[in-house]
Amino acid sequence: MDFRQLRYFAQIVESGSLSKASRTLFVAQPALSQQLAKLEDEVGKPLLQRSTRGVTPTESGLALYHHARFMLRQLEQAMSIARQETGGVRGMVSIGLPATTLSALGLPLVRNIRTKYPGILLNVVEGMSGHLSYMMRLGQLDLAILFTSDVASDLTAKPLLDEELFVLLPASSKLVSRRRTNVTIAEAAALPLILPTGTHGLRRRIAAEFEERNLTARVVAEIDSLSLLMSCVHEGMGATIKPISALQMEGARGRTWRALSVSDARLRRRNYIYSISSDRLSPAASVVAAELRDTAEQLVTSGEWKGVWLVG
Amino acid sequence: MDFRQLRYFAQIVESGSLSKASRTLFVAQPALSQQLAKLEDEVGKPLLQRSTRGVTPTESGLALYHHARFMLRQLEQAMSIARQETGGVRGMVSIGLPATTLSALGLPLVRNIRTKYPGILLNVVEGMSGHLSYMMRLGQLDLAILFTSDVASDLTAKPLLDEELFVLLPASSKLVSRRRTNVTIAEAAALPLILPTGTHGLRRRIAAEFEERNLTARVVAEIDSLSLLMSCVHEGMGATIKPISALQMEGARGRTWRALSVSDARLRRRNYIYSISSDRLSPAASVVAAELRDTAEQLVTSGEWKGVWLVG
DNA sequence: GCCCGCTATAAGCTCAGCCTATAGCTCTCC
DNA sequence: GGAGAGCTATAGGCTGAGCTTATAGCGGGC
Repeated sequence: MDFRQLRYFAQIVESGSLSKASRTLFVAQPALSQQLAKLEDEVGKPLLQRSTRGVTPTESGLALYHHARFMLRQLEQAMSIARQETGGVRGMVSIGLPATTLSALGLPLVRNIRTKYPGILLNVVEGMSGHLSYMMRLGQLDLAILFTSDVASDLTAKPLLDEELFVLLPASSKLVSRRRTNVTIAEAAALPLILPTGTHGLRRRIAAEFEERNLTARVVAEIDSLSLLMSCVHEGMGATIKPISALQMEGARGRTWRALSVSDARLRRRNYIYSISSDRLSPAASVVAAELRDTAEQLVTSGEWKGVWLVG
Repeated sequence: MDFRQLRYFAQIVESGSLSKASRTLFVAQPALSQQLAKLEDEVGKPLLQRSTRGVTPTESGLALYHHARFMLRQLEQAMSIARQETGGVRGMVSIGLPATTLSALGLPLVRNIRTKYPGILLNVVEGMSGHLSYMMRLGQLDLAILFTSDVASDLTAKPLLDEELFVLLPASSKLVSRRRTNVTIAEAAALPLILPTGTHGLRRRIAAEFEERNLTARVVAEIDSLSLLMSCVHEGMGATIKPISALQMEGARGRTWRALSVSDARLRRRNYIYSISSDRLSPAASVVAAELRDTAEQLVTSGEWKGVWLVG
């Protein structure tokens, strides 16, 4: 098994045909056939169902496809990881991030801070936004990303970005036609959904939108762990409804996903950078706040953090 | 960049010498030299510091090495993912798992339940053990894995396994000599540590052991997110102290880690499967309890879940 | 029945990746 | 100081993997 084979295989699955994939990859179709046969021989099971109208992945093929996508993404990242960069502010800074936001920028942020400002001791707290807000008010956090601008007088909330909620499912999922880039909320309700339990704000928001239309979510699993939830969705167990940043957690990254907007119920939320008043921020916390904004802007501008728009 | 190159590169880094690596890999040393040169040409930076006494990785090389290890691990998993298996009980079952336990068996468990019993709606809740215990007592969970056998009369706690706490760091970390398989607690205290904040039971346990010996943890980051914490440790930002299952979360899996036992302060904890009394368990919950035990046993027996022993 | 588009196989060509041989370096030991 | 050992890098040659073109065979649409 090799990257070339995985790359060919992934393109074949996405194209639905060796011939089409060969045109996309600029490789002769028999070459794909041979590499595919080699891969199947190695796996010991058919990965594709062949017909004179093209191919569809078997269950094993779909499973491998998702994993192949993940590995190819890791390969892409290997280059930038190999090219590494490496600066002198000191102090302890604590920052609270909700799970999906943490997925999008947690590791890039910590990486940037650790390499640029090794003297900063960064304390990252992952939590639900209600709890982070509470910690912020108690002064337990220097910074946080939260979703309301309703702040106490000694805190400031600066808009960072808006993010839209999407129906998320794996790229080759047959639950929704490949042509579709959006769904109605009724269609969303008909999907097998993997969602957090009812105590989550996101779940409540979704449930409220459904109830407003006499719909109920068709939930096949309730998972209060973003990493596990996304792993499950990625494995084709169902779809979910979240901001696209949920796709950016480790193991979910890459173009194996589809994010379908909900056309008749525009679900979105605004992210704010919370901090104590800037005149009372330590130099270290100021640096981290700036780095947080920079990291977010880079991720948004580069398109790595999708389904969001910078504001402020 | 290819798996062969990554495999050669990883072995070279671990061997500290192309010649040694060539003997391990049964490949002529000039072949390694060529492939390495090709890789470095592709990356555009030196990955190894050469000398007539062998090689050491540069900072970029070390970063790539960790990532290469991860990717090679993913490749190993690709085969088993491609060979998939696939059965009729119905119902909703909720189960609570602490973060590190969820890392070890969360995805395998959900995968097994989804494929074997697609009629079961599984609700997995990730949380701290105190909170899960509370939810269990309220009857909000059917099952949980917890760390004390101190149960209410209508719950049962069956021992599952014991797990030891280790100092965890990346395999090539120079923080501790490669020869070492354990450290004293004083040596652990001298390491740059990435730990959760003080509210975590694990952190309190570590702090207590340190205080008993007039030691303080040298904390370089406090991160209350297992995924982010392990990503940071993986990147070489410091070490941590956790059960080995922390290594099994996505993005941390594979042999890029070292787990050093703390020789003079044997830290361990017992895992119990909590459930409501078995005569009141639904058939679905019984199946999930059995599957939970089976999955854990398989993971432990296969060695995939390390640093633990089955009991009961 | 013909044409199109599909996949699989056959045969041939090219060059990537391996091999052996060897150059050149540093370090250790006598 | 020189010999020997162990290291990495380069040169030249060989082999087979991976590509190509050609084509067989199939099913569906018109």
